[in-house]
Amino acid sequence: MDGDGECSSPTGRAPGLLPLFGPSPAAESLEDKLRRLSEENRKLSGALDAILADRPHLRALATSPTPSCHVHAPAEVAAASVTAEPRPKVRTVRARAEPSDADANHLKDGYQWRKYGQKVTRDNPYPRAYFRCAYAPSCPVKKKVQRSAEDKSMLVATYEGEHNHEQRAQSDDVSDASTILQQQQAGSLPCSISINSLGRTIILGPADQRPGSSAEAVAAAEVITPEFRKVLVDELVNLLKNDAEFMESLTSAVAARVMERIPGQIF
DNA sequence: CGAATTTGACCTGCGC
DNA sequence: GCGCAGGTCAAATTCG
Repeated sequence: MDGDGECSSPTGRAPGLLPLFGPSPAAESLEDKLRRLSEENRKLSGALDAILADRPHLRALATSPTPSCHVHAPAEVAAASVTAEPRPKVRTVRARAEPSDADANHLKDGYQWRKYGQKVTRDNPYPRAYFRCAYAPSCPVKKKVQRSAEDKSMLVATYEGEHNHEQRAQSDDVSDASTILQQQQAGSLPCSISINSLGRTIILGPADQRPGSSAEAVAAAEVITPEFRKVLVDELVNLLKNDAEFMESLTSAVAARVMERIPGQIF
């Protein structure tokens, strides 16, 4: 799943951003440079706040401790990161779970985990479960899952490290974003759209007949927060709108579906 | 019967 | 040095 981090490279910055790695005036002292960087950071933080003001879902994402784009870094953190060691790949995921679900601590997310311990911690009456990636013995990733003390219907999963293998631990075709989207949409729509990102096929059908509707797939979707879900949908919609090949496939699929629904004797 | 989970014991780091 | 809390180990137990 990882490889999602470090989305901005020093050389690939957008125009107008801080020229951290570009040529600087020779006469500029380190102190001046630091002051200028701090000022820039303040401006950027202000701009980010303004941008996020009417986008609470993005704000939530931007403030969550993900290892991806460092958009959430406040000025002082950004400044500190110049000399600090690289941050460990730790990220926290919150997911809603049924309080009655006895096994809810075993959040499924597309990877296969082996539980190796459980502990009751001081600040939370609910036990914390410890998992290791069971797919590859050499995979260093660990996961901690614990119910939130404030909201027992919420599960908090903390991931440490990066997988050194692919995500195909539990099933081969249910973990891609398109299928998760399908899972999310199927709950509110009478039919589902299944997009196979590998074979690039589109299947229209009733929600209860959708492919890949295994328990694992549903569970995998559980770890996607509503905020992330919305961003994911927006991204996918934008992507697909501009994809002529997709639009062609969609048109064909809709046409085929319509043909099925129209009684044959009309033609 | 093998694999996965449970759970008490043990280890380690940290604050006092 | 001591105690506490979090994290890990490994034997026992459960499950498919």
